[in-house]
Amino acid sequence: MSPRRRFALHGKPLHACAPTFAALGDEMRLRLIAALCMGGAMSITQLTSGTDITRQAITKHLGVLAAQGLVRGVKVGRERLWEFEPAQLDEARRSLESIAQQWDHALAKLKLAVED
Amino acid sequence: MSPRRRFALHGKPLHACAPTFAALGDEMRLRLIAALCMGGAMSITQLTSGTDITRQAITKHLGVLAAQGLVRGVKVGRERLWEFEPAQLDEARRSLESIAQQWDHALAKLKLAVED
DNA sequence: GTAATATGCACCCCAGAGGTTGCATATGAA
DNA sequence: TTCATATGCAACCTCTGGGGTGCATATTAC
Repeated sequence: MSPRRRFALHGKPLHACAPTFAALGDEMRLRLIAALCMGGAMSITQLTSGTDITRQAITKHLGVLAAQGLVRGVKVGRERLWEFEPAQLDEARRSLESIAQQWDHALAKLKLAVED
Repeated sequence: MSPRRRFALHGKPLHACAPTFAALGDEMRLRLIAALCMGGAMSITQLTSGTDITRQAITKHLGVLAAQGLVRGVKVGRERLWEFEPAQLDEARRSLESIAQQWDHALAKLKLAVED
């Protein structure tokens, strides 16, 4: 084991997750993920209906999500179906857990030092 | 139970977590959280040393994190000590878990429908 | 073949984020 | 008191992100 333990013992360093969090840091994009998660694969037109922004804006949001591997679009016929891709989201979840664990560890160490 | 189940059965709707994710969506801010998490409470000057940006920039980043309740600053003497605040981060973690669970549920339902 | 649908592409616009500099203020040290 | 340290505040700059419009292209429907 390395002498000085850092974060993210498994996987990339946590600050590498910043782009993923940034992609999740938009209300509309979270809604898109939610829709794809519940409704299965959907086309851009389907995703646009029910929102108050244009299809182009939705397209850009999907592009941002796809750039981080959070969704994937497959062309079928004249439409492109977008589906949720859970891998990166799990990675982000694990990195949050890594921080929480590190914090708990630091607290425990502090408590030991105080009681010592 | 409501007829149509939505996300975030416990807590706020998931899209309400967007500001928290946005706050986490910056490499420098993730580094700050990591530093506070491992090193305990630190002053701005301490947090600035080792980075290549100015103290003011660090101050703004801490402001963003504090606005989402991810860190908290307490004035002691002539310096202000910043410390990590795990509550909001746990909330974000739970919302990611909520999405993952919803996804698993949707997959299971789909599998059932196929086998039916 | 022609029309309607679904999407892609290229710009344009503007507010806000990230960063800097300069100066003011508060507090510990000598 | 006087100086050095730690931070706060405000103005300014630049660039990107979210959103929009217009037009081109590809497919399906008739």
